[in-house]
Amino acid sequence: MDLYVSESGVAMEIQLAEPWPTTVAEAVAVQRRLRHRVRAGDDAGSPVRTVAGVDVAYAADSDRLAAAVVVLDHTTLDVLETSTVVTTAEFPYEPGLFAFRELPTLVTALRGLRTVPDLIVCDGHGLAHPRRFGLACHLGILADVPTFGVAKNVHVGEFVPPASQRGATSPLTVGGEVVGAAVRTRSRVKPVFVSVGHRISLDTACAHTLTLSTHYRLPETTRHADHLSREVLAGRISPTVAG
DNA sequence: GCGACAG
DNA sequence: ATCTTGTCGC
Repeated sequence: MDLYVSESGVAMEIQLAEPWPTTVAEAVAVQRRLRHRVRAGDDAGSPVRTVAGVDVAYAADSDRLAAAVVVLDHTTLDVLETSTVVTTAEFPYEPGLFAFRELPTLVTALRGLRTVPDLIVCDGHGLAHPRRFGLACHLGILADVPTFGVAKNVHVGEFVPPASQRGATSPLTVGGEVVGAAVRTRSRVKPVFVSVGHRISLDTACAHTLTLSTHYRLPETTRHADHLSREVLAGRISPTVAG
């Protein structure tokens, strides 16, 4: 496969907002300003050959955090490339604003990639967010790459539990508006919550979620990234990018 | 005022 | 998110 690789070795030039918000008010303002750039809906004819999973692990007793990006072959689920980095948290965790805590580190790790993934699966929500601009939307806009979110818990919205069989889904709604879907990736196991990030439809995002969740509740992309970020944070694996 | 609140 | 032991099950 002919993956795009620039001469410098840096595949993506992602720019963080300047300056990066430091207060809740500033962060909310940024979300309100960028939310209008989100495009829900599938890109025209672009096959997905590579899928990236991203995740961040936190130290319990310090403000260190490690981000990991794992690129998989969408068909075989083989790991094609990884990028990791360890940094320090600057923004506190606030429900609805955690993108501001994780994105700086996540973007640093993404810049370390030699290839541009066709799709990025995020750990958290996209449109299923108070201002319809969760981490998956934010990252999709900054990287201009199709993204969607797979969260383990609901943040906003209501849903009726989907049928107990794997593959069953039900809408996640806020005041009648569909913002995502509860997806049963394993029979009789708590569903995950899928929502659009950028340049993808909810149906396609749900289909990818099931394709990527072969043996466990969470997609393999998320599992790989979660494991790698913990190993790097623990110092058992060296980060590939300088913090 | 009270409870909820992605990771 | 992270702190934590054993335990039930394939």
